[in-house]
Amino acid sequence: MTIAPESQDVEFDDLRGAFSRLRELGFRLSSARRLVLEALFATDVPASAEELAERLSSGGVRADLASVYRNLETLERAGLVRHVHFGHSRGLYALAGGREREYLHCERCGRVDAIEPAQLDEIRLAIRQRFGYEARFTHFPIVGLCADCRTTPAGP
Amino acid sequence: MTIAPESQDVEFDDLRGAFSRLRELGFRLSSARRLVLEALFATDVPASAEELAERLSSGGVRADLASVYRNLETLERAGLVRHVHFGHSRGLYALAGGREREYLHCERCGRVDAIEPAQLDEIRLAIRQRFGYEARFTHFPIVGLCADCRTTPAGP
DNA sequence: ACGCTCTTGCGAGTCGTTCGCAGTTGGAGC
DNA sequence: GCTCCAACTGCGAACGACTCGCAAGAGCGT
Repeated sequence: MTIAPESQDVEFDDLRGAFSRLRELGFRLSSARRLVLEALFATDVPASAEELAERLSSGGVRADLASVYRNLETLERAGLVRHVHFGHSRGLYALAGGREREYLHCERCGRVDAIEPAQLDEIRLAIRQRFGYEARFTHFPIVGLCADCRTTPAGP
Repeated sequence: MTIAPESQDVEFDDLRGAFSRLRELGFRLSSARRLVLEALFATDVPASAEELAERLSSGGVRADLASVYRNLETLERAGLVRHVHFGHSRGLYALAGGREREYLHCERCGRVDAIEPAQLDEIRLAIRQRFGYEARFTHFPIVGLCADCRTTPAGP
C-alpha cells in the first residue's frame, strides 16, 4: 500500500469534524466507523487494528478484525487516520490532521518520540534543499540511536 | 527484528574481506553463503531473498528460500548485509560496510535514490542536535515527495 | 417507510517470513 | 587425508498480519 487517492491533507480538530469530513466524501458513518474514530480520539498512543477491535468489542460492539482493517483503510483514504511502522511491528494507527505526529524511534531501546510536525520543519527544509524531497516521518519514523543509547557502551 | 548482536559497523571492501569477517565471527563459509555474498557484490540494486534464491539456483546451486533467509540473517548479524523496506514491500537486501547506502523514497512515483552516507551527515547532525538521535536511513528510507512529484499537480 | 448501495461478519486465502527436524557438510584436530 | 561434530541445509508445515469473496445487514436520500 502507498498513500491513497483522496488523502490530501485535511484539517479537523474534533470528532465532529472527522465525521463530517467522512460524509463529505460520500462514506457512511457506520457505528463501527464512529467507534474506531472515538477510540483514536481517546488516546495519543498509536494502536494496532487488533487493539482497536478489542476496544470496540469490549465496548459491546461486535467488531470483526477484517472490518476494522477495512475501516482503517477508509479512514486513511479520507485523510483522517495514518499508520506507522516501528521496526518490524505491525501497523499502528493514529489520527492525522491536527493530531498528526511524526516519530523518532530508537532501534536499540525501542523508545519512541512523537513530535509535532512543525518541530521537524527545519530538518525537512534541509532535506528539501539538498535532495529535493519533501520528507514526512509519519509512515516510517526517523530511526537511530537515542541520546542515552548513543552514549552507553554497546550492551548485548 | 531489530538490529542483531554482533552487528557493529564493519568495514570491508571486497568479497575476501567479507569472507574473512564471517570466519572471524566463527560462522562457516558454506557455498550458499559464498554465493549470496557474490550475488550481492555483483549488483548495486537491493535484492529480495527470493531473487537471490533464484539467482543461486539459476547458477546451478540448490537454494532453499528458508536457507537464503537464514543466511541473510547471519550475514546481517555479521554486519555484512542490511535490508531496507520501501513502502510495504518485502525486505530488500544489500551490502553494508563500504558499500552501504542510505535511501530516499518518493511515495508518489516510487523513485528511490541511494546515497552515500556522507551526503547525509549534515542532516544527521541537525537531527542529533535537535533531538539527540543519531539517525540512519538504512532500514527505513527518508520518505516523501521527490522534486518532480512535489511540483506536479496531484494526479489520481 | 423504502430501497439502493455501502458495510459487515465470517471463513478462507495470500504473502513474506520463520520453525522443527532429520540429513549433510565445513573445517579444526589429529 | 580422515574423523568427527557443531554448524548448516532442504523440506514441509506453521506463523502473523492482513486481504478477499460472498451473502446478510444497515445507513441515509427520497
